[in-house]
Amino acid sequence: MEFFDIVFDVPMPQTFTYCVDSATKGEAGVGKRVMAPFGRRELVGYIIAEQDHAPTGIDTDRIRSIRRVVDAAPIFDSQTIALAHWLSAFYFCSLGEAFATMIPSGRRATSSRVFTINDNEISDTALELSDEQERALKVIIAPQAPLPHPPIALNETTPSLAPPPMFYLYGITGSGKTEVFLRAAQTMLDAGKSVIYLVPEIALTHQTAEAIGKRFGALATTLHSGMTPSARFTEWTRIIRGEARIIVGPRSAVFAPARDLGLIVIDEEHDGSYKSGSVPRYHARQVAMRRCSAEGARLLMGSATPSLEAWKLMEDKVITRLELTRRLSGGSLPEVRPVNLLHTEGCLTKELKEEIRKTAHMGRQTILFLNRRGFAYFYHCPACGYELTCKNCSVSLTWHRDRNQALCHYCGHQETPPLACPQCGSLTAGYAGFGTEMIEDEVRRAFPDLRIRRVDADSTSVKGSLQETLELFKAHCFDILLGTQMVAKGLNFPGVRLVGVVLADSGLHLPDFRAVERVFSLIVQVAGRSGRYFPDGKVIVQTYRPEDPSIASACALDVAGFFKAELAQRKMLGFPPYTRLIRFTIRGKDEQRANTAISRLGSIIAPLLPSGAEMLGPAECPISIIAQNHRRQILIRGKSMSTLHGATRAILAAYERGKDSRVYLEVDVDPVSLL
DNA sequence: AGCACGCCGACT
DNA sequence: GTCGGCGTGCTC
Repeated sequence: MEFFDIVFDVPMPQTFTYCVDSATKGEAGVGKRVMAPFGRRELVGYIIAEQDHAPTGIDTDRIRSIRRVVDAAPIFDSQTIALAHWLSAFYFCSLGEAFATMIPSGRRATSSRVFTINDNEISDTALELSDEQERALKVIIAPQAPLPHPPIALNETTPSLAPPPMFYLYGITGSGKTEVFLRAAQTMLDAGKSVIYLVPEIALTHQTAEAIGKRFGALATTLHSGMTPSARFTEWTRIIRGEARIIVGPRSAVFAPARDLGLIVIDEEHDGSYKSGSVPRYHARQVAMRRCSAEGARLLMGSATPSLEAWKLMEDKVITRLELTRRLSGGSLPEVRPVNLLHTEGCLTKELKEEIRKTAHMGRQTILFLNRRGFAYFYHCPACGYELTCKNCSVSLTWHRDRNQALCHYCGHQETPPLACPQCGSLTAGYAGFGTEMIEDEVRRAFPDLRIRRVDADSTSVKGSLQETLELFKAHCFDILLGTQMVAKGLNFPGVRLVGVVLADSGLHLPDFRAVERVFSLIVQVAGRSGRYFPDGKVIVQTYRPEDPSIASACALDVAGFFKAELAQRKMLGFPPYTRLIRFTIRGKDEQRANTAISRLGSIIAPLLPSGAEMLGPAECPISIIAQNHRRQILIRGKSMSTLHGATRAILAAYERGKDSRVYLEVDVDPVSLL
C-alpha cells in the first residue's frame, strides 16, 4: 500500500497522509498537485513525499484517498521542496502556504492592474558598452571558484550556506544599468544556464518583459499575477522543461523553477514591492540570496538609491559594488533646488511657478509630483483643533472634491464632510493641505493657457486610462503631468525639463524608522525623471524644512553622504541594517481582548529572549485601528536572525497554548513598514 | 483559513 | 415560531 504526504494552503503546520483509489492509482507522485477531500471541502494539495507504510499515530481507516491528480508530470522537484521548507521556517508560515505562494494557480489571483507604456529604455539589440559598463560586466561574469554544494537540511532556517557571489550596480538613472544586466544575462544563457530577472511591480514588468522578449526571443518568458492561470501554467512548464531560460517578473518570479540557475537580477533593488504584503511576508531579495547560495548562482542588483541593507553589505564587502557614474544618451544630472514653502499662499511657490512658465516658453514639459495621494489633505478646525478621522481606522480622511466625499485609504469608509465643525460649530472648519485635486485647481488657475492632466489611483481606475495619459504626455499632447508615486518610477519622457516636488516633507514624520530613507530615495528617483536626454533638467523641491538632512542631501543628490549619516543614525538607535527585527502584531475587534493578548504575548516573550536580543513594546501600532480592528505590536530585535528565529519558534509555541481565538497574531520577519 | 454545528436574541 | 449572530472544534 502506498501513502502520500500532502500539504494544503491552510495555516496548519501538519502534513496530511492520503492513499490512492482505483482512479488515482499510478498517477500520484511527489511533485504533483492533487485534489483531495479535506474536512468538508475539497482542496488543492501538494504531494511532498511518498510513504510505503501507513503513518504511525493515526487510524488507518481515517485516511482518505486522493480524488484526482492534477498534473500529468511533476511540477516541482526536491530543490523546490527544500526551498518551500526554508520559506516556511524563515517566515513562519505553513508548508502548504509556502507552496501556494511559490506555485502558480495555487492562490487567489491578486489581479493588479497591468499597463504598458512604450519606452525605449531597452534596446532590441546589444548596445556598445561604455568603459564603466564594460568593467562592471567583466567583474560580474568573471569565472568563480566552484562553490561547494553541501546537502541542504530540509528544515534549515538560517542559511548556513556560504553567501553567493553578489554584485551591485550602483549608478544614477540613465547610466546604463539595464544594458549591463542584459549582457550578464546573455553570458549566462550562452553558458546554458537560466536567469531570473526581477522588476518592481506595476509598470515595469510588462515593459521590461516585452523588451527582453525582443532581445532574447523564445528563450524569454514572464510570470506575473495579471496572467490567466492557464497562461501562467504554460510558462511554468516551459521553464521546467528548460525551453524558457530568462524569466522576467515581479517578486513572485523569484520562485520560477529555473533549470540550472545561473543569475538572479534584481532591478531597482530598493523598491518596496519586493516585500510581500501578505502571508508569507517574504522579501524577494532574501529568497534570491538563499536560492543563489543553494543553487550556485550569482546575484546582481541595481539601483540609483540602494536600500540601506544593501549599502551596508557593500560597505562590508559582502556585496561587490560596481559604480556607474555617467549618464548616457546625452543627458546630465539635473539641477535640484530646494525651495522653502513657508509663507507661500497656496501650494505653488513663486520659484516653481516661474520655472513652469519658463519651461512652457521653451516648448518643454513639466511633471508635478505629490508624495502621497491626498496625503495632507484633511479636514480640520482652526478654531478648536478638531480633525475629521475615519471611524474605523484612526487616520485622517482624505477629501475628494469632485465627489465631495471624505474617504479612508485603509478601509474604504467614506462620508460627506460636515459644513461646520462638529465639535465647536465653527464655520471656519475645512480642508487643509495639498491634494492632487487642489493642486490641479491651483495650477489651472495660475496657467489657464497650459494643458494639464492628473494621474492618480482614482483617475486611473478606468483600465487603460493611465497608459493613455502617459502616451499622450509622451507625445506632448499636454504640458503638465500631475501625479503621485506612479509618475516617479521608471518612465522616460524626453520632453520633460522640469520636475516639481510639491511637498517633499510629506511622509517624513511618519512614525517609521525608514521614513527618511523613503523620502530621500523618492526625491532622488523623481529627480532622475528630469534631464535624461538634455543637459538642462531642473528639479524644484518644495519643502517646509529645507535644512532637514534627508531633504538637503537628496537635493544635493548626495547619495553616499545620506547613507553615511543615516547609517550612523541607525547604528545609534539599534535599527536595521545593524540589527534584524521580527514584528508581532495582534489585531482584534475587541480592544480589551487585544490589550490582554498583547500583554500576554509580552510576558511570553520576555523570558524567552536570547541574550543580546531585546523587546520593544508592547505598544499600540502607529495606525492603531484598521477596519475596526485594534492593533498592538511587539518588536524583537537582535544582531542575528538565527537567534531571533529560535526565540520566535518558542514564542509561537507558547502563545498557541491558551490563545484567544478572537484576536489574531501575525508575524512579520524583517518588516519593512512599521505602520 | 474555511466550514458546520450549536446555542441564544429580535423579527416576517 | 425561525432567521442569524458568532463561539468552538476539526480538517489525513
